[in-house]
Amino acid sequence: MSPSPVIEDTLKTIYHLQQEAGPPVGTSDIADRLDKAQATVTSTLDRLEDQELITREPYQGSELTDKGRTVAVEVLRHHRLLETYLADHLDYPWELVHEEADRLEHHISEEFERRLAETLENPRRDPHGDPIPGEDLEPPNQDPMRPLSACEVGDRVVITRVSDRNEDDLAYLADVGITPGTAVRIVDVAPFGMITLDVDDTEQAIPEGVATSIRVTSLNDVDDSVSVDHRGDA
Amino acid sequence: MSPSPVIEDTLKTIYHLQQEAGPPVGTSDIADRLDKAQATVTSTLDRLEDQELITREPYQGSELTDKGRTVAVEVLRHHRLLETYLADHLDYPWELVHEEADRLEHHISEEFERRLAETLENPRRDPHGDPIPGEDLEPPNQDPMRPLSACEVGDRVVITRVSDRNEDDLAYLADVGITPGTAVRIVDVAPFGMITLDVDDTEQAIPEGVATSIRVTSLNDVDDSVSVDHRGDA
DNA sequence: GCCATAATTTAGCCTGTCCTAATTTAATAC
DNA sequence: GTATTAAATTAGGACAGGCTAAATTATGGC
Ligand SMILES: [Mn+2]
Ligand SMILES: [Mn+2]
Ligand SMILES: [Mn+2]
Ligand SMILES: [Mn+2]
Repeated sequence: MSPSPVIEDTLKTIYHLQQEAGPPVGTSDIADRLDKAQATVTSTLDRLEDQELITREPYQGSELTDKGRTVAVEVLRHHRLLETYLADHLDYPWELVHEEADRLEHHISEEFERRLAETLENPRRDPHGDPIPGEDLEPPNQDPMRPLSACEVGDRVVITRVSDRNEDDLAYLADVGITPGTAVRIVDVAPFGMITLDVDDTEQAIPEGVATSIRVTSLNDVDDSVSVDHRGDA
Repeated sequence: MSPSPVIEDTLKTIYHLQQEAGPPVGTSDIADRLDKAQATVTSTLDRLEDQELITREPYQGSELTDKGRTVAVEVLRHHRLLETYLADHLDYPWELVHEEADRLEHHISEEFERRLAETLENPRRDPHGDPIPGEDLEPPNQDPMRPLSACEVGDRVVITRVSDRNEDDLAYLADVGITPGTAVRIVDVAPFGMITLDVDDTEQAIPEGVATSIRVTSLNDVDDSVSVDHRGDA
């Protein structure tokens, strides 16, 4: 039996939480992300444990097994290939790809995955700058990243990743040209956290809440998989 | 709530059976097509009736309501747009599009549907020659069609539709060039029903079982929505 | 009209996924 | 150390969707 959407979504959520805070992952954190009742998640975790997709100690939390991690990474690959395809070949606006991919990721075949990857020529990153796992389903390594909110006046950095969660924020960022690969300079950091950037010689102000979900890399340690857009930069 | 895959598949099946034999549609015919136990279908039909998607008389059979028919046609539109897209833009082989579309048809958004239709420039027929319902979700009219198996020696006809059910048959037919739009001439009908055709000046033999699932139109009553391929035809 | 048969429904069961409410456990404060 | 509190599990129930086996109904043959 191939895993159901519920099983896949739960594994994907545990994977993300493990990346953010390390195992073990608490039941209520999973429940919050999935927007489900805690008791619902507990019973799902029971099934995951039966299927040896996670290990678990009562009241302590869960951790993915190798098997569980592979399923999570597979879903992640589907998600990010789909996002990239929707944006590049079906002319989807940036902010709509996440929701569509979140549903379709559970329903495409391996054949479909292969043809997506082939048509896209094995892309390394999705439209938000997130790394796309390879066919081997090895977890992509977390590149060194700083939140934009931690930058100081005068820093010159490259936008590397933007959280794909909030549609409104994404639409705004795309509008002012803040997308992965763009080089920017921090012009000002105001008391309340509002950050002013120089983007293509135009100043753009970003509230702190949005700035924490934007990751940047210093110009001197950009890794080869991030292509840098130098328009408007010196 | 939007209808589940089970609800949509059941409505689609009733729709097809109504086209083939007219209402009311028997429970076991539906069960056969869906490959489910009869009792399973009975309980699904109960839910369909509750939701006013069908009307039903016990022991007599079921019939789609307007509401039910619209849902069925909507799924059919998704299915045929997807098949066309997979074949034209993702380079899917002819015989694999049906299975993939049969799953995805339940999971794409209206946005996705619109972008498919737009990218394909509102196609009228899918790769098997089946008419694609329009945005208005009116049932496509059944064009006059004869099975290839009912043709006689000397007839010149155009292939209009080929059943999308059997992958092996489809692969063979694509291989020998028998696809919708192709003009052929019946060269011979053997005692056991084996039919020999002239396709592009090459003779091809088709067993009767396959021939019954191929629909043709006489050259003089081809309607404008079927494009005729005259290669090799006088 | 009655009987055999086939189609259909009913009965009873299971699993997965959801919920709320009650209980238990772990962690923290004092 | 004990009390408080937050997190997690358990209890109990709903519903969709699946099954087999038993009962029921309709129908065609005679
Ligand atoms: Mn895959
Ligand atoms: Mn993304
Ligand atoms: Mn639609
Ligand atoms: Mn088709």
